[in-house]
Amino acid sequence: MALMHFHALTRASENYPIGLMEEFTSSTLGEIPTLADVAAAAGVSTATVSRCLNTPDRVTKKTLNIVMETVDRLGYSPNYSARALAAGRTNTIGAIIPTMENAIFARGIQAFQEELQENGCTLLVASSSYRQDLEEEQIKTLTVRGADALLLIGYQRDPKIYEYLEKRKIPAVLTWASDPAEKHLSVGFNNRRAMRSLAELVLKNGHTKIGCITADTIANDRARDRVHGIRDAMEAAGLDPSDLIVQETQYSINKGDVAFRSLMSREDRPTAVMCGNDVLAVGAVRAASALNMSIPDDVSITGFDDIELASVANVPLTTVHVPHRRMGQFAAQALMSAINGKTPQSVELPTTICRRNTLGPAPKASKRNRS
Amino acid sequence: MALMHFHALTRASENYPIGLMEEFTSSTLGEIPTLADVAAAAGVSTATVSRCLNTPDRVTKKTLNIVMETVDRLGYSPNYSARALAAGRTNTIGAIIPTMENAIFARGIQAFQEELQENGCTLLVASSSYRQDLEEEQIKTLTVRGADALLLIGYQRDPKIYEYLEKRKIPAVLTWASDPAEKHLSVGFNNRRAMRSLAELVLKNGHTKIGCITADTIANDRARDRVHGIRDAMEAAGLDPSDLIVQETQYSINKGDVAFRSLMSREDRPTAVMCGNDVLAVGAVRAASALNMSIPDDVSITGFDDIELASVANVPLTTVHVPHRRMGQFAAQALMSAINGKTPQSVELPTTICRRNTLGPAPKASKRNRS
DNA sequence: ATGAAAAATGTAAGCGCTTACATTTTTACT
DNA sequence: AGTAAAAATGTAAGCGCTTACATTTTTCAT
Repeated sequence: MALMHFHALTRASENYPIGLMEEFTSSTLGEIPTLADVAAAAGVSTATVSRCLNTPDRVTKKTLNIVMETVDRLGYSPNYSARALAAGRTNTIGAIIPTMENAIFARGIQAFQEELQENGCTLLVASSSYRQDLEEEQIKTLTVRGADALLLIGYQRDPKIYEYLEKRKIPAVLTWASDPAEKHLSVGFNNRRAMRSLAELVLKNGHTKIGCITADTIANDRARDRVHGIRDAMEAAGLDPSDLIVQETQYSINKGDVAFRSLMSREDRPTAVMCGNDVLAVGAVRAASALNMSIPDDVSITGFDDIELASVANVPLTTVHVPHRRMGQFAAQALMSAINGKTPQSVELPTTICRRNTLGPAPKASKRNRS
Repeated sequence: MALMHFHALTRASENYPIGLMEEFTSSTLGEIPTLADVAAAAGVSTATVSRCLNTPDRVTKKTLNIVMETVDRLGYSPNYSARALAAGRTNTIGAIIPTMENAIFARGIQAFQEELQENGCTLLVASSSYRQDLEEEQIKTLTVRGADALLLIGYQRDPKIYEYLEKRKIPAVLTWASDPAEKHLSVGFNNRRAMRSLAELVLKNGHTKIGCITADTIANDRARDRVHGIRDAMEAAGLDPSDLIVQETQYSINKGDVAFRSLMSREDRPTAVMCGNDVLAVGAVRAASALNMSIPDDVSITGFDDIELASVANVPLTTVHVPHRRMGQFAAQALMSAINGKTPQSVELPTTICRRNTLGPAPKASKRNRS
């Protein structure tokens, strides 16, 4: 409950055009007009007005004009609660993300929202603070509030939840991960493979002592997969995967800083530190600077996500680029088609490696810079 | 439309206790139960069930127990659309903030949301990208969607909007600013006075050539007030307020960086740069480092807001601390009481100066570091 | 022209809930 | 015990909209 950011987002615009300022001015009369008022004023039935608003192609051009003109004149706008009650759908989609404290999910969710907007839907965002129990609570809240569909992060959750959603016929798309073995609808990327690629690059630079700063690998399947990816690469390169030095913490700049220092204070300090995401990596970079270590001469650092922070950091981050925007967009499309009774396919998006300035060859001498 | 982040937030929890996992499991039967189902199962009328849920004190303890037990057993949860339609209120509050791209509003809005939550309300957040036209559109969308009340940032907007809200009887609280001269309900702080205090401190450090990086002062009244505050201090100190070098830009780290460089490339480069907010200041600090200027020896920099970024920056920022959390909380309380028919009073919160490491005495010699 | 099919429109039954008002039960005095 | 007032409960009328179905109008091939 505690740290949760909250939020529900929405963006402006209506399905049918209404002059905005007119809307603010017109209809100086007392009450807020209803659909019935419009019908009366236009001399048609409520059914026709409703059709003009929702399925304009099922109505004569002439009727449409009259009705829309009346709508404008009266400054009518539909009551969403009534519409939702009668139609049995709210045109609201819920998204539950682990955190809003940093920008990890911002870009993807924004794209998701934009695409939803295109389809006349509103997004409601809730945050789970990386806690499964809170996520469950949020799922309940959102569905009870009438969400027509849900966006969730990752695969890992109580199977009961999937049953619950299925029973309520609420489609859900799982994002930020992709596992062909899982049958549930998902739009994401392969965390393990992505991190493996980056790790291979690190290895190719001659690093053999590798450290890793990651989020909790028990509850967070994306984090776990990324660590797996590093181990995969090590194994493939003939190294012992269990030599990977893993430091678990939470996603924040400060935590990354602390974890990095802890890694550097070890006897067998790694020459490359692969971070579970960019936020952690930025913290690591800051710590390195504070320790007077030069990047990448003394130590290499990598990130994951390629959020804005990555390029804006002291030293631009070498990281994995995730196509967040496309992911959000595709997720929205998948959900929309699911709502409309179709059966969308899962999609796995490719990631790329973004070479910037924090990865270099492993240092030759073990030049120490105890500060 | 373009850059808008989206978002609507919500946090879990119901007014009445329902075992969560039970909820996910129970009621394996076909349909989703309605209030009428509960009434039938409990052997009471729908009115009584409704009262158990909404006004438990108007019901016998015994009845309450029976009903709640039935609610639990059936896994009933109310249909919000129906409730909203029947009750004429949605328990949804809208907030329209200029941006979600950075953390400027995050803390305050989060506190706002938390307080709302306490009162059983859900928050819907929309963003206006600092554009008045988009803000108007959002206000319309949110009210049409049924928001019971609105949180808005600053005072400056078309008076028609206030009329529109008044007509619809939708209370609105203006935040992030405070002007006793304005009669509209507000919960905020005095931007002008706050910045003036900080400027006085800068002046006291011997700076006479002062630069300022700010957001657009035409559309953004908070930004304008802050610049005014600097001028006030200069004037009071016997300096010519028009000597203030003002650089207008948008709020982003990069923009702050660029603006700072521009300021430093002038003949009459300022010895102190006061930034309109912390984001800009962090950019300025980064630019200064890049230019090999030492802070605060070569140049002083100040921020505004005291967001997390401020203390996490390369050099911890001297800035104005704004009690964001209390502001959000008070704003929520004000709105809740307005919804309940009361007439809450505006409140102005005090700000404090947060002395950290970016403000120092004006340099003696004009030591130049052209890079 | 004529009639069957297609298109447009109208009628009216809810969607699931709240709440004013009516009725019944309980409480608290005398 | 008896009664008026208070408390609890029930009855039923909507809230504003969508939509199945019925009806009317238009279209179009013959």
